[in-house]
Amino acid sequence: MSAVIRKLPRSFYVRDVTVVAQDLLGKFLVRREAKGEQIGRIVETEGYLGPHDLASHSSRGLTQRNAVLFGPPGHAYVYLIYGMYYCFNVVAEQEGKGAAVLIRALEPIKNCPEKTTGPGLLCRSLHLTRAHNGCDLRGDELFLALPTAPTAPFSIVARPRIGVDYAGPWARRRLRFYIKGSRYVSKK
DNA sequence: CTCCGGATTCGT
DNA sequence: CGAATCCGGAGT
Repeated sequence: MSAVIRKLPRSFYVRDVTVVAQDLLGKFLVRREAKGEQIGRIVETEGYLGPHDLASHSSRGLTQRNAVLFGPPGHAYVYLIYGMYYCFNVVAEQEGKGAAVLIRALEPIKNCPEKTTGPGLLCRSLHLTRAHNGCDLRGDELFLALPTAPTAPFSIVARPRIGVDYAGPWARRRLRFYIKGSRYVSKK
């Protein structure tokens, strides 16, 4: 009896981004290519609010680069960082808000031979590039889903976001969330 | 057009 | 702590 994959509905993303960021913990990220299927369990996220959040890419207003961030929820916002890594985000709240959740670490579930801890390595492992920017997360290539089997309950830890010290008071907001005790969380 | 620096990672 | 390595966004 094969487990049924239940993709997260569009409505999952249309909520306060801090709620979405926490609710994404424990969910499955599924990546399908011709070669096969990879699955990781989300263990660490960061919420990025609208343009008022000085740590968010949306804080500089709508540009060509961040256009997807201001688009409809449930889509992938992927960008190149430091010239060598990609970061994968999930657009949240209503279209136009400019809010998203950065997926920072996965627990390997299926076909994850590379490291999946840290946003850059996670993208490298799942072969996520800017080609996926704007990708609908309810499609078949890349999507989020409920776990296929019951999982143990977990506690959520809230901490300041990583690498945003330039954002003044926003850098101190505890918008980074991770599953307490997970060995796959970055920067413990 | 030029310049700066970043939601990172790894090695020193 | 600095290098790797690219390009978006701001400034001239």
